[in-house]
Amino acid sequence: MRTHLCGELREAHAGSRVVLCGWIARRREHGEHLAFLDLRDHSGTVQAVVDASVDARSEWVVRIEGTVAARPEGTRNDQLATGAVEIVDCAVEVLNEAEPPAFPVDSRADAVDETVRLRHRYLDLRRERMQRNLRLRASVNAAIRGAMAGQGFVEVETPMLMPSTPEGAREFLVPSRKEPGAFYALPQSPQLWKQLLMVAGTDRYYQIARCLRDEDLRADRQYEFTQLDAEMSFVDVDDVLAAIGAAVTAAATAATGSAPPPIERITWREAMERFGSDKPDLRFGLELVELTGIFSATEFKAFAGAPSIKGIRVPAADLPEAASAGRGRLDALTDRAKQLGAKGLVWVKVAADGGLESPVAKFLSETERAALVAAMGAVPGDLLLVVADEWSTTCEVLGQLRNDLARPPVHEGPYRYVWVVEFPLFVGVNAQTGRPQPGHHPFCHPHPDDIDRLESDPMSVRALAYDLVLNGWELGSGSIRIHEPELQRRVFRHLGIADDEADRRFGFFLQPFRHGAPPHGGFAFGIDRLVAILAGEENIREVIAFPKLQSGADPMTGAPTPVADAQLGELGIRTLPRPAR
RNA sequence: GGUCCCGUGGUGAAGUUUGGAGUUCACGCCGGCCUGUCAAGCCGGAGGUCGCGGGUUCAAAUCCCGUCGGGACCGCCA
Repeated sequence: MRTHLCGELREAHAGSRVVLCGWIARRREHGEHLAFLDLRDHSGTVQAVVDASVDARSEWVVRIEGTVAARPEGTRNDQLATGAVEIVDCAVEVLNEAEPPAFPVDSRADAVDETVRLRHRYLDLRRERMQRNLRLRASVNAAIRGAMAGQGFVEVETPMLMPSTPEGAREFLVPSRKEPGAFYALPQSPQLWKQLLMVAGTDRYYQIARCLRDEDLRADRQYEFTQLDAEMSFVDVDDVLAAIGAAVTAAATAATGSAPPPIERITWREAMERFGSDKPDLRFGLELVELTGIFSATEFKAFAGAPSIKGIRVPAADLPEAASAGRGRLDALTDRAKQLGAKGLVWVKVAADGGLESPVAKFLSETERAALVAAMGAVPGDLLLVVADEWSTTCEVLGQLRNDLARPPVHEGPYRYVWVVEFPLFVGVNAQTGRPQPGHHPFCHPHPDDIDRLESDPMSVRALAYDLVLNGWELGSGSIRIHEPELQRRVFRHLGIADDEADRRFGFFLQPFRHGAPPHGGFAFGIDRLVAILAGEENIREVIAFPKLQSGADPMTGAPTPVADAQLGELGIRTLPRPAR
């Protein structure tokens, strides 16, 4: 039907007779016998010169047979890849007419309300930016498949219909027709299946897997998302990180044309200490500075006896606006710190003469003030923010303030991939049971050096668990799993789950482990997030062909929709009236 | 469940603070003119429940209350 793509024509094609197909991107008329048509397909646009009597309007689908000609001197368009040529002597066949589009099918649609874009997603996706994103995503997927297959991973498809499990994210339920009142759940992740595949001797499994979680949507979260899911037998942490790192590197290389630097590695503890976050953004400074020792004997009540005191320096040189914040802005920062859980926020400004300006300056000794300035490396004009609280609160609050004050958009600057390793096995305490809560999931292997402290000092036990972080976005996480039934029982007991309860809740999962489970571990990372960052997008909806709005609705199809009572009846379901508000 | 921002012809915006006739700008659409444009240019035209409902007022896009929709974030996402 066609001989060439619009975007590929160059001066070297001059003289060739070509047949092109595409959409009319633009029409410019110049009198009775001259009009220019910009013909667009996924590869780009090219200009065709036709008689003005040709009726072909915006977004009509046409097939044009014509001759490629070098443009007359002075009419070339350097802005356009095909700007040196045009198609002349054209026969235009209208394959389909089109209603005028709801919005311009070009970059101006970037500013259009997203509901409108999604209602006409087929037009939105026709745009260069969206076609580029779709194709980037396809090349990332292809690179991942190549890298995984090349390392001996076997691609296995796992069920979408599975039993509901109470742990973790809220599930989407699918009613059973054959057993009214019973339900399948859609997978939050293929976690269960991939571990069973290890027991089954698959050795290395991977899947580009759809996962579904019925949790509130965000810029980086959709109900449905896609993960590279992988699991390996007879491996340690380094083996897993190397295998997944190779896939990420291959994907990034395919997307950007050049290999990213080696993925860095940092312990969870260090990430918290230095960046106040378990997903540290390494692209900028403002690292947390340890100050607890400086104020060990302070008279200042807010600092005295605080388990952890840390600060960040907002340098006037890099962030003049933030560093010179007025009283209103500083009050807002203090409110923010309180909202994040801190008891308060101490701000200190370094004056031009080196003196300290702060509501609490008078409570600090001369020694303390000098030590503070020295520790922070502060110079005149800088703003210092100090938090005194429990260690985790101090770190988290300052980490958030650090991001608030200085974090660039996620796609800006260099790509800083980092493994965050040695996550704690337990995080906090369950308010109801008083028992520790698993940081990752209860099947996560404790660090071998720490296992003997499982009962005596559980909160200090590290896990063989790790996250992959890119520019402050958590891409994914994984762990070495517990394959020893006895150790699993120990962990469950510590979580307050008795043996019989564990069998009841996780039996279908634990029983196979009595049949020879190999040591194994794995990882899963979000392809939507990776592609978004590589595409320079702030929002994963831009790299998903047909995403949902924040409400979970799809304005194009109208989903979710009510269904006929008969359809519900077949499933044994009756709906309740919507609760009054 | 919560906080903040937004809603004005098909699209994007201004107008809202300080109430005074659906007013304005750009794009698009329809028609006319135009032989080298390129997000062409010129002329004319059509196109509106100012998200919706209520209230205050002589008068509401504008003020008040409610509600719906969209977005960012918190909670949530083992």
